[in-house]
Amino acid sequence: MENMVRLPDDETLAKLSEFYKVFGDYTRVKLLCQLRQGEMCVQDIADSIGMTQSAVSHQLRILKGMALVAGRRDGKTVFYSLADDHIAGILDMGLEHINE
Amino acid sequence: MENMVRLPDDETLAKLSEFYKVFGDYTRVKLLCQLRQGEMCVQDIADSIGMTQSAVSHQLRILKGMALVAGRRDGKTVFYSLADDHIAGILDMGLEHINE
DNA sequence: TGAACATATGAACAGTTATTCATATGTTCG
DNA sequence: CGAACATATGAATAACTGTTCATATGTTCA
Repeated sequence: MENMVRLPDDETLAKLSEFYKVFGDYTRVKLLCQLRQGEMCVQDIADSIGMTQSAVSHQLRILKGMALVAGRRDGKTVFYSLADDHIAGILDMGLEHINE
Repeated sequence: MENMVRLPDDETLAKLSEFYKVFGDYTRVKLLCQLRQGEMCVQDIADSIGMTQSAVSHQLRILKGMALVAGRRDGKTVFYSLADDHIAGILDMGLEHINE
């Protein structure tokens, strides 16, 4: 009874790695940290992290697909924010680790 | 005062993304989950997750470099294990997320 | 409706990365 | 020492991924 955790099945492992892969990119993690400070529209995100609108939009699509961010349309502009508090928690665990 | 968290600097963001990148690969996350159940030598890991000794060794090098696993030599064989409990915690957060 | 604006998307290219194969290093034991 | 075994490593290749450029979609307002 010293360890009850079984090796997850292949599908779960695949999903898990896909999930972490999203955090494993400089641009996306910067984007997530930026959104952590509050919702922002695409162009403002692009300006604040120094990327083109297109690149940001492509990445937001990935983040949205993985349910890490949510979009809210208001007229012409779409405001993005972190999907839930969980995400901020995961960013924190990572930051903790790299600070020893 | 509604949000005290500042955007981490570029170097921190780079480290953070590199850290998560390690979890963002099917093979490595499988390897980490396997090691979670206890220390194992390279060949046994390779057999249990269906990879060549060489591929596993290459990946272990990456994991070791990021301080996610630690190696302990005992004669000819080297036993690897998770570097600390932190790692298991990060795996758990990911598993929680993908299970909604 | 049409012009102006914000965002999304498709294709292509460049850079990155995981695996394989061959081989080197390190360890034990006769 | 030398054979046998376990692990590590270098080079090459195939597959993947992020950005760019061009353009499409969607929205507002005159």
